[in-house]
Amino acid sequence: MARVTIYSIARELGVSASTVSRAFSRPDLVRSDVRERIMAEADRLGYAPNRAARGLATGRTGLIGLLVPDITNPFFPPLVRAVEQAAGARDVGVLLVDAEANGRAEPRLVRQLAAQVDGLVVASPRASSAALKDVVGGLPAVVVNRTIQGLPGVVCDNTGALRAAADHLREHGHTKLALLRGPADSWAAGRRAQAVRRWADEHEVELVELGPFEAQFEDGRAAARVLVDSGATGILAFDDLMACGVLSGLAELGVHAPVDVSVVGCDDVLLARTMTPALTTVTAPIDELGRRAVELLEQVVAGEAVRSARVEGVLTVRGTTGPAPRRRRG
Amino acid sequence: MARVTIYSIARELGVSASTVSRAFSRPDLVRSDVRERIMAEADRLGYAPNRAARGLATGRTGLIGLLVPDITNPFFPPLVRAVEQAAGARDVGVLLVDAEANGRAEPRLVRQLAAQVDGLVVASPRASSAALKDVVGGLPAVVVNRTIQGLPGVVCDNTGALRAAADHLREHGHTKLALLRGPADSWAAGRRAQAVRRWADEHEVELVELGPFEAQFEDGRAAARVLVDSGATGILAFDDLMACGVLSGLAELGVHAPVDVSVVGCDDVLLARTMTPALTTVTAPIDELGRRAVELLEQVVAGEAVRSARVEGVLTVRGTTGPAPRRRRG
DNA sequence: CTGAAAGCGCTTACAG
DNA sequence: CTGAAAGCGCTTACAG
Repeated sequence: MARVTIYSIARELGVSASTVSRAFSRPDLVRSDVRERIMAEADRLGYAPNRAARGLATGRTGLIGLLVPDITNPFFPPLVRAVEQAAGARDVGVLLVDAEANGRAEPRLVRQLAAQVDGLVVASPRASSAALKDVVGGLPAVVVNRTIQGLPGVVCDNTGALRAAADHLREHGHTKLALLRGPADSWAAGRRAQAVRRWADEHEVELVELGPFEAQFEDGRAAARVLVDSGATGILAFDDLMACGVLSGLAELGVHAPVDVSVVGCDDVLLARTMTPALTTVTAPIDELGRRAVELLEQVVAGEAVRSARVEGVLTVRGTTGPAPRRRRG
Repeated sequence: MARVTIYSIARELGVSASTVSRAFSRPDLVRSDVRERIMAEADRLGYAPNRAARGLATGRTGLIGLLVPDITNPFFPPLVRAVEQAAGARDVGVLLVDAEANGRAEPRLVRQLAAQVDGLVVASPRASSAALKDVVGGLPAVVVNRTIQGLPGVVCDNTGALRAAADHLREHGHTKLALLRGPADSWAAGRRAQAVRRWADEHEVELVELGPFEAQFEDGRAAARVLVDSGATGILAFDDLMACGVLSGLAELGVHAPVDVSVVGCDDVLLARTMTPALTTVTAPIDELGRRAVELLEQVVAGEAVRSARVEGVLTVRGTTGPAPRRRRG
């Protein structure tokens, strides 16, 4: 059977193709009874406007790109879902690209995406600001969990929650804390380290800094040995995966949370809830992060002025933190 | 500055637009020196063919759709990555859609996707075969981890590995096994249950079946109580998430793996490796699954005849299985 | 190997 | 509120 287009519907109904087109793109411009006849006929024939043709005519693709640094990191699936949902509600599709934890590949990936989308959500990029801005060029883009001069963004600020976490540890008698730093090129890692450092300064609490580490389970595991040697009993890990790793490494050395040490993660990914005991961590409003990113992007695409947004993490106390042990090890 | 098209490049170089077009779409048809001049100029101007225009002319979008039932289930991120990588290698983009664990939404989502892609990878769908086939219509599609009459697919067969797991438990002295069944509408769940059931029949081993459960951590947790009451010491869970949940629930009841019970998961997702102790499970070649799906889809799109593919899981013994306890509880 | 021209299926400024 | 027509930027059958 012949492909159904605005022309075939128009002919069938004795109206012009323009009117059929308007019934879909600007329904308010079409008299309601005409519009209804058109919609009924379209429905009957299973018609949907050809996206390529529409795109060619309007210059819009109806697609946004979403670049994530590592889809297998449990932080990102919920973000992807939130972005996808928000985009879907606007009838725009999401072209997903995974940088496979390779920051240097990001500029190339952004460039490829840029040619086929109306806008870009770039989550937690690792590449340099300059490289990123260069490839983004004039394309509408919003950055998630990083601030880049000149690009709108939405970040999760965990400063307050991390300070609360540190307070929580101190109140439980932990007098020596350790910070497991995240990747050197991660903006979030820098911010988190800074928050903890500042807190320690203010409270004159001894803080051991370890890392930088990659945000991987194995890197957390590898940190267990030095951690034990450091004598710190309160541990703030860059993220949940690293917290999970360090707990695993510590368990192997016979050191257990919350009795021997207390461990706090960050993000509150699925993993944090499935561990036994469940992880004390900073809960990030990931859904909101994704939703706000799409809202912002929509505004940028529409040419409106936008303000970067900020959401906040909150401390969630679970099973991996508790009173400091009475005696020091060693 | 004016937008760069095949026309602007053609004018610049004193050739026809057709030739510029061919330099990109059918380079073999253009004399090499001409082609090189065109490419150099395009490069200089940052030109890339307009996808919408190309799509309108060819009827191809250069996009495939990927429908996953639940992106937050840790099985899918690695699959998404594999599909995305294989697609990227063919210069096709991936439009990701998440059904958010709602099987009844799948037909609608497929229908929406269908309008904007050249083909579809449908992963572990929950909707009925009839509904799925109806919405897929004539669109090239390949199904992952489910067989649907008339649609090509690539499945992971875990039969052998699950039998090996059951053997492993029996060899360790477990005389009563429990099977935690997965979702009722999950094809994989049915297959896995069947494999275990058949093994138990053949070996005259007592098998307690529990479920169906949703493939969620909490559902696994909720199963702990009945499991303990059943007296089974060897547990085969539908997937890793459920295994993880049941371990958590059991721990709360003072029952621990591998000393009191042995637990086997399925899939070998990230979670399985980050648990302490690490989970004995069936390792699925997820990357291969994704890669094969894209290969198959490419062939279908090209109009070639294809054969459904099958890959196999293998048993990976880790820390949650061991000798059956000497005395029965209760 | 190259060019002129038609066509892909929409949108939208313009005229009515 | 509706229609005729031009245009979006490619591809490709056809002719040379």
